[in-house]
Amino acid sequence: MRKRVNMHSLCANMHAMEPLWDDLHTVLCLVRRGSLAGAAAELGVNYTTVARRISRVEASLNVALFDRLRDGYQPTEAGQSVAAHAAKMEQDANALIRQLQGQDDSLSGPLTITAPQLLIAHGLAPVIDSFCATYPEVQLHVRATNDLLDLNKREADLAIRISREPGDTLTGLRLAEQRSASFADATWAARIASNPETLIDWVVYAAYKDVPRNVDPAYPNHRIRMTFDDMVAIRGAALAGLGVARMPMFLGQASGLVQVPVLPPQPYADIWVVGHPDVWPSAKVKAFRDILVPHFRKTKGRFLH
Amino acid sequence: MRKRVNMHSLCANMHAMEPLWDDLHTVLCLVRRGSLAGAAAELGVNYTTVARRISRVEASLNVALFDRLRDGYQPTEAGQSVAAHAAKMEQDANALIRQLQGQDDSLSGPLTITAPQLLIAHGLAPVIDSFCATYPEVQLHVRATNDLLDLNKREADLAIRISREPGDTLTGLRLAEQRSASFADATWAARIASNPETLIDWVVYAAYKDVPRNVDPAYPNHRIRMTFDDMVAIRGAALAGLGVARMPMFLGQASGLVQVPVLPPQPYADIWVVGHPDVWPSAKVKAFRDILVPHFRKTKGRFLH
DNA sequence: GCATATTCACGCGTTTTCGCATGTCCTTGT
DNA sequence: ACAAGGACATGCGAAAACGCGTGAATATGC
Repeated sequence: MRKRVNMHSLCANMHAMEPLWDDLHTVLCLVRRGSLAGAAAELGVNYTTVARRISRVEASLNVALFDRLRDGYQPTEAGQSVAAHAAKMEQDANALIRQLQGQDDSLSGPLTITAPQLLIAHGLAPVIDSFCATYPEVQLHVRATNDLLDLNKREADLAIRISREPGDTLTGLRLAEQRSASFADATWAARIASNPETLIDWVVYAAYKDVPRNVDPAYPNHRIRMTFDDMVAIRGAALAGLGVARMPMFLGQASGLVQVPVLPPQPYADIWVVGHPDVWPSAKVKAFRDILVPHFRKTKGRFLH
Repeated sequence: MRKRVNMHSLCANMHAMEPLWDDLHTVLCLVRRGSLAGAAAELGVNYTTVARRISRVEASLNVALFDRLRDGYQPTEAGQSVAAHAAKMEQDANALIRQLQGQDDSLSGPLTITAPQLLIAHGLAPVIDSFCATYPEVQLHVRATNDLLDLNKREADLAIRISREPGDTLTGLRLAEQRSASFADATWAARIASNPETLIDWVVYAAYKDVPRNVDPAYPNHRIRMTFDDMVAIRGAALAGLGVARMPMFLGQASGLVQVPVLPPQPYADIWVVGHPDVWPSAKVKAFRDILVPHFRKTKGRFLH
């Protein structure tokens, strides 16, 4: 015992101790998040543990990796260098897990999918329900977000996306073609029907900032009433009678809005299911697709008219 | 407390727990070494710890990584896959440490050099002595081996090598040109001098398996008496009077052997000091070079005649 | 054929690590 | 100006990880 302890401390003095890989991971998280608490949350440990690990790795490398500022840990140049290398290590670790996951033929355990909020609410819910009933052993985690999660980083195993193309390196299937049209509440619909030349208030995406192209020339008067950066808000505005909005067919109809003829139906971004090629063949992912794809095949009409 | 434990066990059941990077490292070592004891030695821990970590990572990945055989742990296919990815992670970790090391401007702490045994014994010893005297804070570690250590894997910080070229990606300086000649003990020298046509017994490298080319035609009769795979052994054989050996000038002369004219002096592999470009600029490595290079500049004659 | 050397499995006691609670400093907002 | 919240340091007690010893099974050598 005595001997061992002495050897250990000798080692620490003589050789620059090999840093523990977990500590490098901790450095990476701390650089990313900027605070002990943030890194701790990501790692699932207490923030004091993060602080201790940082001290340990700095001692073993004999380099200051962070400046302790009042408002967080600021990485030094060396700290950023460590984080950069650790990020590469993380890529390999992720690739490893993805690969093992792809060979997993069990129908139990965790499965994470992601989809836009509105698509889950109006069309995906039955799929999720059916999947959970069929595979009760699978712990399904649904991430309802409009953000494009990084499937390389395993933020999700499968993503349902509304886009013109599948991802670059991702495997994918097109679930349904979509079309969009103009929708409004009943009051607006009646007003437009009675007088096509009435001034039409548009509620549009902030990104577009303009009245949709291809509006029917029979309705010549338009203005932008307001812009939003979120489709849920646009739908809410339309439901509140604030104006006319362009939205995909399924959403306008499921929302109780009335389709108005101002904008004729026209192509919209399609619905895709995409996944990382490593994870794609796994049993759980395949099982989900086997419920998802037939369901969309049966209901594809909702997205066209 | 209660709460935390429950959360933890829940996590383990619901999500495939992220494997700890250290455990991946452990898998890598175990695949490389083949036994718990070997991996433990490499990691500097007890072998029971290795066994526990393997169990843990197998549980967290829910995959069998090794077959427990009586004569060691045999990696499964999944285990080899894990090891392959962990090897990539190790490369990044090594690159990181090399890079930090290269920026280290301290003249204390560990420094590892490697050189052929015979070169250390006959020529390098004064350099090492002088370096240790000048920089007592540096813990110099000398690895005397004919194996070419992998500087990418940080098996040494600096290598003195006898070769025709420096390494492919390594930085290097030529310390001295070398020439070789034939050497033998006094008895053989006398016999050859008295009768050039005597049958000459050669002691040669196993790799060559033949009498050296370019022998002087004045000495027509040769045979291979024995072969060795080690220069120390060859020198020993020559000293014991077993025959004539080709060896570099410095070695024959330092060994108390007599140069015989059978093989005229001719070019031999030169002496280089090489290092990884990342580590090359570090203060300790530079300090060693600054003693090493001038020493060889002064004594380069020993290697030519 | 028996002795020796490896190899791994298991249980115990200790060390190390960790989580939590408290205290301090600073920034932010009203 | 003062309260409120976030971020870090520190000390303490519990939990987890570890090292060590013992024992069994197998390969290796004389």
